[in-house]
Amino acid sequence: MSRVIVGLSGGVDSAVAALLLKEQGHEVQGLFMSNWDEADDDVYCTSAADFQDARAVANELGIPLHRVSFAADYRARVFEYFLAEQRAGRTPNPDVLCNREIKFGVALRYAMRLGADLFATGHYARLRRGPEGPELLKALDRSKDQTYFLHAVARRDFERALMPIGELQKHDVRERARRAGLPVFDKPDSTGICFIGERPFRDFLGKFLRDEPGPIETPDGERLGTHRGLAFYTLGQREGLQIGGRRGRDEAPWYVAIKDHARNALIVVQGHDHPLLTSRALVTGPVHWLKAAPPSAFPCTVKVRYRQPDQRAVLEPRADGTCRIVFDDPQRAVTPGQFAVIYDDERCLGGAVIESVAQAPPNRVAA
RNA sequence: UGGGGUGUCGCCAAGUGGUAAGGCAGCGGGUUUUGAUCCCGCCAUUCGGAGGUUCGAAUCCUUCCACCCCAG
Repeated sequence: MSRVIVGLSGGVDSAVAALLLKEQGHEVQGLFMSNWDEADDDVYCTSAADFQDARAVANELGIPLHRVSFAADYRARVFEYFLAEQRAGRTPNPDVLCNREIKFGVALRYAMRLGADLFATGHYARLRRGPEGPELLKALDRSKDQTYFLHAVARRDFERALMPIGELQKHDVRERARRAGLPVFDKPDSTGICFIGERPFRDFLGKFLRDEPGPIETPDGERLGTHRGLAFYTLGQREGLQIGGRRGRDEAPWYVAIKDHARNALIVVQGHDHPLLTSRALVTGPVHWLKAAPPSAFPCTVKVRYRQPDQRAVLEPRADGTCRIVFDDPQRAVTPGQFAVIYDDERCLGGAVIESVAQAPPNRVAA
């Protein structure tokens, strides 16, 4: 029996996390965070409504609820990174940073200062004590697994973390919430950037980035249109290009294949799996390991984007702490700024930001 | 100006007398704690304009308009 503080978002998952911990006999308290301040009415209302939900859950469970804003921390440790990556023309993943810096960073430490022994969240993932310390495992409900977003959290922070929902299927979570009389049992799953929420992304970005229009071109140089700035697009993207039919071209949609920063040109191709959209290898930044750093190359599986099925690969560590990853099968739209997250079956071994696509060694061909 | 050609949804494009395919784009929704990808749905009472023939035309006729090409 410990004192556990649960990050209560106002959604079902964290509510049931609190419920389970309470049933297990812990002394449970809730912590509601609102980390995005903006003079935007509907956003304000969303956060306010979420707080009402969190409070209703806390009342139903009979637990105290703390409320705090880490907006300044979020701004400094997540959003600034997000904008910097964006300006560099990359595709950042703010939620990876949010988990490391905010939820399992300042929030966890805040909970400790409030006297908690452990900090819990409603993430779909599992933590297990292993010989080398905490191990991060995929959720039993693989379709909801969130280890992709959690891979960057410091291992010592996992030592004080709990994720009870990882043991349940989503429909069981809702069922438990319903049986327990939790009013959020039927609340829709949240989407969009954590704490910022779902919104028209390009319009949102436009509040922070200047337009820098340039040409949209085919690989052979035919101009098809105008983009509003390379930062407003991501590799593999189809929607928003506004390219209609072209005489002599296939009747197929166009996808972003290359951001040519030198020329401020967006290179687009037709066909979901066009060669210019696929690659067999990539190079990362420094790898964050959730295990002892491997001394040599080893086979593993990797996700290059959230919710992608695991891809078989060989990871080659480099002396500077980065690595090269060579895939068995070609990967679509490997995107700098996103994360390559490394797995051994159900265990998440760590991950690293994708720096660039790379040439695969010619002799390493999948069997 | 003379000769030829073309004008069908924002774009590409079927349809040559029987009462407007399809694709792209766009919009809406689903999936989703990252911008996507993917899936579903919506999207021309109207075929450059005006007349005419016909039971009936985008498809035939007349005429006007626009654009393109070749002559010059």
